Amino acid sequence: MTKQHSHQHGHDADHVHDHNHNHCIDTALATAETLCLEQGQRLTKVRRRALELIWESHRPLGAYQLLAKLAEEGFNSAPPTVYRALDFLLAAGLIHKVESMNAYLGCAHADRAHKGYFLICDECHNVMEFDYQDIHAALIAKAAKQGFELRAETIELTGLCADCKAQATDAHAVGTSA
Amino acid sequence: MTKQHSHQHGHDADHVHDHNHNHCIDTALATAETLCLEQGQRLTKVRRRALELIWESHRPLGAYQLLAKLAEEGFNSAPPTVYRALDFLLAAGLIHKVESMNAYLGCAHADRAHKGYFLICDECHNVMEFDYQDIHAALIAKAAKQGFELRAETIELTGLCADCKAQATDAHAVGTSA
DNA sequence: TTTGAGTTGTTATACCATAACAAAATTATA
DNA sequence: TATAATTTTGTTATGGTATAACAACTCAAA
Ligand SMILES: [Zn+2]
Ligand SMILES: [Zn+2]
Ligand SMILES: [Zn+2]
Ligand SMILES: [Zn+2]
Repeated sequence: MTKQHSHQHGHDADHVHDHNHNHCIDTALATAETLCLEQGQRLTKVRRRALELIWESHRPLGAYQLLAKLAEEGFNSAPPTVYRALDFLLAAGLIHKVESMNAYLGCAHADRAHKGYFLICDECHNVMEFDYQDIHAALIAKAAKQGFELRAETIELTGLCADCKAQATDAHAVGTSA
Repeated sequence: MTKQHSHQHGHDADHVHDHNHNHCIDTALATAETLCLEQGQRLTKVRRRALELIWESHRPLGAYQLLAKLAEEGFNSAPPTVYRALDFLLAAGLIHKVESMNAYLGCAHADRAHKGYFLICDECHNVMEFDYQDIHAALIAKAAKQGFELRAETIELTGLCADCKAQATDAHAVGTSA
């Protein structure tokens, strides 16, 4: 299990970070540049900035949220701009799409091929990416047994994260109304 | 593994059924009525007809496709009509939503609580629902280890189904161009 | 028969995503 | 360097998915 961002555990958007998130962003961007260079891909201004903005968000970011941020900075504000950037970043494995949220998330492990498996909190909407080789292998085997050739996996688990569960318990114990 | 419809293996929409699909529909509707009765839920005309139409489709059905069919039959043609019916059917466990397709599928096992796991063919777009208790247990355990309380699972696997794979192989062997 | 809960009708709007073609920038080639 | 080919971006338009808000109706219980 890998927490996507180690700071992604707050319960409200204004939660104070307990580490320098700039480090995460810098690392992700450096990886992105290396990968694009290796693969002869061009990490253009808008693609690079889109990736940064996705990383700067503490939650999966919707396409139009991202588009608005890009527009604020002088980039073209029409939808194809953002979808092209997202398509590029997805194809490069630099971000994942969370299907059940229609939102996009930076991947901290873009340098190694993998499927994105996610734990999504219903309460705080934080998302953790996790890695589970056992499940991946089991799914491939299961599919193969049906003659099905697996190409992609959408594994999105929702529920209550540890922090939100603790908070709910606390509130109950104290007898908080509502 | 349970094929959602045993006839869902054709490669084109006009594939001739090899069984009487009306039986599937009748069974599903009977189950739906029993469940609603037991739970004090009202399977109204529009809800019932929506469920039938979803079952009559050989593929997961989009909300607006369903809406059009309902409208043809004299039901109100505004979006809330269909989304209300879908919400009801989802909550009752009578259908599943395939997140990666934004489409809805009848569930043949509504009478026993379960998660909908799907195998989706990229080529023919048929969907098979499957049940995998091992994976379900593993996911719960994995989440619990993180203090995460699992509530819902979106497991959607895409790739090439056995039929489409065979067809592709045949075409190749025969030396078909393209 | 009144009351209240649940359901449906209706209008409007927000959000998500792509098609199609023109213009510009970049890279490769002559 | 000039030219051509390729990729990327700009622009306009459209299509697809989903919900908000409030009024009207239905049905069953009190
Ligand atoms: Zn990842
Ligand atoms: Zn949470
Ligand atoms: Zn099911
Ligand atoms: Zn197929």
